[in-house]
Amino acid sequence: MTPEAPVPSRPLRRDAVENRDRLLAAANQVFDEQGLDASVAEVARVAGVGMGTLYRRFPTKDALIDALVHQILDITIEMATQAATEPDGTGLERFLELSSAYQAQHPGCLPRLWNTDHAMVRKARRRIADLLAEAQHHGRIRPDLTNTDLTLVMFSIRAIVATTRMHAPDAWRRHLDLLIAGMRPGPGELGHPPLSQADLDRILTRA
Amino acid sequence: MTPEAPVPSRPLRRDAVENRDRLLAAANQVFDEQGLDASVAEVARVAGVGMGTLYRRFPTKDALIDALVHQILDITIEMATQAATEPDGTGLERFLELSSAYQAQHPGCLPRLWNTDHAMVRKARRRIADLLAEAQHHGRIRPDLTNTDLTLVMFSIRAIVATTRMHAPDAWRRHLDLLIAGMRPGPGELGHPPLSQADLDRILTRA
DNA sequence: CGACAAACGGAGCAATCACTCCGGTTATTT
DNA sequence: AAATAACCGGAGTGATTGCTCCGTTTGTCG
Repeated sequence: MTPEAPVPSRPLRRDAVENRDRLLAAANQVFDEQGLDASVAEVARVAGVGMGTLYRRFPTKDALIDALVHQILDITIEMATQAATEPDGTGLERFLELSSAYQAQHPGCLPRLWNTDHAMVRKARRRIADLLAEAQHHGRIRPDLTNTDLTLVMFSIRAIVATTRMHAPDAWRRHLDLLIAGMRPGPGELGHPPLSQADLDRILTRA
Repeated sequence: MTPEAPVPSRPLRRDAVENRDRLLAAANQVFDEQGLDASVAEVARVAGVGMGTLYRRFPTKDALIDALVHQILDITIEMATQAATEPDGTGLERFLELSSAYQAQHPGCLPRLWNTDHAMVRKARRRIADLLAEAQHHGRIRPDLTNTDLTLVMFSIRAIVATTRMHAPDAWRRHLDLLIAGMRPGPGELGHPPLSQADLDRILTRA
């Protein structure tokens, strides 16, 4: 786990912080366009800095990606917080729409979204659990749906976004319609048991 | 498009066909265990043959993967055909369960399943469309569901299988329950329009 | 201003990978 | 059995990648 450079003993120099911002912006652009397999040299080129500068700020390629994921999770958590203010238990649906739309515009590091920075993922999942409880309390979502089910729902949306965004950037909306229709209260229960929290933790911490 | 070696002018020698089978089996095993990024050298090592033998039979790594995908699609189409004999329009659900279970045991080339060998993919999707029509005719599936929706459903299952199979090999069953619940006839229609066939074709032919 | 720690760029390194080449071997055919 | 065409193994090639090293430049502070 190397979320970023170690704790700085002194504040960064002015040119250093500017180059760091440039690197993050360039990484977002390059990974969005070419995927995570894009080379770090390309990121440095787009940022207009040398390799040494990149690696002094982010000791490894993974650390750079982690920083981007951190940004996305930060905004995702913010979206969940804001969605909690929606009335009548509609917050969960609102959140799924907001976060999916955001992901569709930042597809670069989608493959790592829920498999990195576990502390923030836990925080996000806690907020989502609250949204789920509220929605179930209002009878909008079936009572047997669990928080692990919702994580699989977000895996599912992530995959649809990643697969379709180039040629049909809104296709995920239809798929989300379908998923939410399945989440509504229905005649019976879902036929199979949900994923246990322990199993999901193992999946999230190494995939 | 290089599905395999060019048309053989003469039948293969006995040792050649055996080595070809060994290579396919080894490729399945290696890609299942290590993913598609595994090296071809590793495949040759497990198969017990040299690199030259591998490349004479499969002119490129992609051709080798295509051959594996071809096998999977072959069995998938067979499953769809067999599911069509199920009564009362339950064939679609049966097919989704069968094909998902099969994919869970051959996860190696899942990333390429629906993006390679377009002729067979079209054939498979045609069979699935028949299953959908039959299910809708019996009132088991909502009338506004389209064949493109089903393709997204299979993308979704593919992603869940790929993500969870290591630590929870049956997690996809719960997710499929949820998807099918959403596919059942409901009060209203899905809120957004389905993916057009043309857009889906573009997605399938380059992703 | 002057000095120094910090930051800079980019050539170079080691590892990996898909793929080729070729001298020796073997199945097949007459 | 002898001829031959097909087949075999695996060292070698060229390209790419993540990452390091180091001589030079620059922001910061007394």
